[in-house]
Amino acid sequence: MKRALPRHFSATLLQSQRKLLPFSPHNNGGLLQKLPKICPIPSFTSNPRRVFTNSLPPPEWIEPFNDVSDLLSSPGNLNPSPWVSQILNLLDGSMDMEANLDSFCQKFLIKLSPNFVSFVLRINDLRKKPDVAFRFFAWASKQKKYAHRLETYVSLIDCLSLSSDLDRVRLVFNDLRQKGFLMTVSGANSLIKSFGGLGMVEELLWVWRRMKENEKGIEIPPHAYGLVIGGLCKEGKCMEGYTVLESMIKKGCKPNVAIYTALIDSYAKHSSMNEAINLFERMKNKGLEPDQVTYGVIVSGLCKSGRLDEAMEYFEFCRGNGIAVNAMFYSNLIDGLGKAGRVDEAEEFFEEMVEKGCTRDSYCYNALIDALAKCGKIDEALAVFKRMEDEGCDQTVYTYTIIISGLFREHRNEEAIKLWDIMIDKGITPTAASFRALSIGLCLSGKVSRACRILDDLAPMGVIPETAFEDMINALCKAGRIKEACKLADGIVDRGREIPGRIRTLLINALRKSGNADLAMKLMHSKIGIGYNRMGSIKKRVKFRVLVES
DNA sequence: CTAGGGTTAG
Repeated sequence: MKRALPRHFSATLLQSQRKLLPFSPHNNGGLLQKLPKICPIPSFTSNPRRVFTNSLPPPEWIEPFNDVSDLLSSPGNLNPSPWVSQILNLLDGSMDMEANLDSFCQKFLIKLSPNFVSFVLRINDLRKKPDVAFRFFAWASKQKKYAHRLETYVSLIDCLSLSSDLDRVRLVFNDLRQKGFLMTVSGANSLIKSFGGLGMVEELLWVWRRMKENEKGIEIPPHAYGLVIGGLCKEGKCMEGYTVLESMIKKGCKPNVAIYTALIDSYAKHSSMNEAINLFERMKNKGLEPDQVTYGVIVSGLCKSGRLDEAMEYFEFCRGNGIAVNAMFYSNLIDGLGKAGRVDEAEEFFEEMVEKGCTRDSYCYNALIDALAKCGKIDEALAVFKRMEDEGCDQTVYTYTIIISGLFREHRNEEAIKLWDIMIDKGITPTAASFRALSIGLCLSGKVSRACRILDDLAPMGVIPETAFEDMINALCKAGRIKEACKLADGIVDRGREIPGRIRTLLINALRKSGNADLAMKLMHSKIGIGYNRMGSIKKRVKFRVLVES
């Protein structure tokens, strides 16, 4: 019987000591307990001769299988090395698990190779204990000169995914991603299975892309196709998604309604409405029945591309053919009609939906309020806003944003500001877009500093509109109020901040357009708003005001 | 439980 004997023993031990063999983890009573006495654990020294004479040989990496010759003589019938069961016994999840592993390895002068670690992680007993697996993985990486390989990561992720330990999977995956391993087919297949099962699309797509860079022939389980296609569709990569659809069909994997719907929606959202309809027809030709959601994305896409009459045809088709229409259908139609200036029809749908037994949600109210506000019917918009409250539908930050913009458009500034305050009082968290509506309105009504003060109040609420100054300066420039725009830019300088290049460009263009080409040139070639000294601390900066005051 | 769909403005 073959023994899992570290090679260096035969090379370095005295003949007499070797006679004490057989030696194995199963029989460790004889020689090994004496070893420390014969050769004490060496202290490190820079003198190679000392190492040679006084120390034990370096620990040997052990592999999960005894010998390569096993593999040659009886492939498929490999016996794991006895070390495997020894290590497995130590993986008990106890407090001193790591310490026990350390002393065991020290005692037997072994180190566990990445292959070994990976093999152990694949053993069923351990796969049921993700905590222990994770600790073992972390412990292994602390061995001297040890480096995890792709396979160890893959095995651990497989183990963690079985118990849906999402946080740890992410942690381990982030680590893996930084390593830059070359992806293997087996690694990719395992990872895709893990991520597919957990619905981790980003991670799955990463593996898939990594794989495409190298080889082909990767086995994607059917569910993972859906995740990959869905992930690509969400990123707006419908063409790539379509390619995956074709490859899944080629592999004999049948796409379902959900996969087609995701693709149709993605095409519809990226101004390829005709492609979306083509795919919709192809899906029907294959015998798949589009459902509520499929029709929903078709109607929504048609509405967004202004093809309202077609949208209404599909809508009527649904109603006549037992496909339930929901509030989403209505909100899309109301929004589309409103944006096309067909407000009366939008109102009809709004009234009709409740009669047909469909409850209005905030999207429906918001769409109609927006339609009314945009065509100057701000009072009617306010009436619907009030109705929304009366009818028990919660107003959202979108509702307020629409109303605030509408009020400013009609120069009803005080009412707009009042609504902002009501929104805050109601505990509705503002968004960057809602602040944009407010700040632009304030700037154009000459209340730039008030906008800045409100902006300062947002930070403690965790709302940081990144383009706030840019939006405000842009609004002022567009209104031809360059002096005020410059003053606002100086406000940023006063706060000790650098003026972003985008804002400089904005002001340069505004100056050019307003016939101040010379000032535009001056700004372009100056360091107005910029200025750090060599140590990176703030230098006195030139203010924008000098441009318009000179 | 059951892969897929939603709003502000530019």
